[in-house]
Amino acid sequence: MDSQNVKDTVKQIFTEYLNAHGHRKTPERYAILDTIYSIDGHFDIDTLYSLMADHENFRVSRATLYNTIVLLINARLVIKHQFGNSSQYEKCYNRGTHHHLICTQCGKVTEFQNEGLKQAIEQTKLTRFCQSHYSLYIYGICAKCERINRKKSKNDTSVSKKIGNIQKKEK
Amino acid sequence: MDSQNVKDTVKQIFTEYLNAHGHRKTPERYAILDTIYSIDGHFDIDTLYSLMADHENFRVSRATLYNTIVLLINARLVIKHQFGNSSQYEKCYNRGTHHHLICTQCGKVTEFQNEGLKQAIEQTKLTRFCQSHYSLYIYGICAKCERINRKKSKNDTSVSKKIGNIQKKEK
DNA sequence: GTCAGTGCAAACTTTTTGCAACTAC
DNA sequence: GTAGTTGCAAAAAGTTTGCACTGAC
Repeated sequence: MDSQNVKDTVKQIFTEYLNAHGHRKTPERYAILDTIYSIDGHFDIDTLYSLMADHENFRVSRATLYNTIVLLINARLVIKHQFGNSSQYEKCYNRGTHHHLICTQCGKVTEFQNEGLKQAIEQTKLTRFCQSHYSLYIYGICAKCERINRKKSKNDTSVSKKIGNIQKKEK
Repeated sequence: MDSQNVKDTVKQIFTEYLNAHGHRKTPERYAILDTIYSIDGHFDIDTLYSLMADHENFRVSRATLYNTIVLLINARLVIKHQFGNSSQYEKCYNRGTHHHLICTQCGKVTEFQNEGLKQAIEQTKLTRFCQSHYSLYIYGICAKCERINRKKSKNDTSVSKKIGNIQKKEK
């Protein structure tokens, strides 16, 4: 399924969702959906806000973004993650379930697929709980930081300051 | 291992960590560690703050709590979760790895153990990434909310308001 | 025409930071 | 004595809310 096809499909799903719940079909809502389905990987509200202002030339307020994203989550078109300081979101229609590797040093998030793992989790028998979806976050050190650390431990005293606050989001 | 024994052990681990990293061994830090290891399950900074003030009769500032908890995370004595609005923490020394069920309706978090799942995740081969720990969050509807929903759909119009904002933290 | 939805700004919550005072070493 | 820690208050960052205006129905 190509990108435009996906966009059309999710638009249709969203329309059905809005109808079913008696919500209005506003241009803002469709513009937000469209922008989100143009983004690869994760994004936060701030990124989405800038993207819409800059590229789509369609300004919506943050309040509307927060409102709309709740609808999209309920319509199963977006999922929410919470790593780092702010909530992260990603489109989820027609995307293989994937897992997340999070570097505890630089904060970088990588995705990986593993069908066996996916099945093991989804087929776990749970009592008194009706599973809808899941998130798996694996924490550790990414290859890049590993390399930095090796270099650091070689000539210890000098470099220690450099790797300080990479994890902080640069503004 | 009984509770006091665990507390002694983690205290020792923490001492070694502080020594190894040239940090001071302040009474605040040990009081925080002790309080955390008296808590079963998850807690947030605010809860910890109140607990220390009320029960331990040892007042520390929130800033110190935030500072200290970073040390405890690095010392592998505490892990951090991010469900809901604020960060949640839990002790992790001598605790079986467990997974989390999160009700998307009421926000309740339940833990469950599953050795097979644990092994499957820990033994996943990862390229260019050195795994240290992981979090698995399974989202869905808990038995209680399931029941509420069934009742709700029976006599639909009347009950809909009641289940509104349970997810909000009551203040 | 009506009321859900939007934009804006203010409020609120959680976390971080700067600085003076304190204390472990 | 000195430098790492603490407490406090202010600031920052993310999210929610109240209200007047707009536009989907």
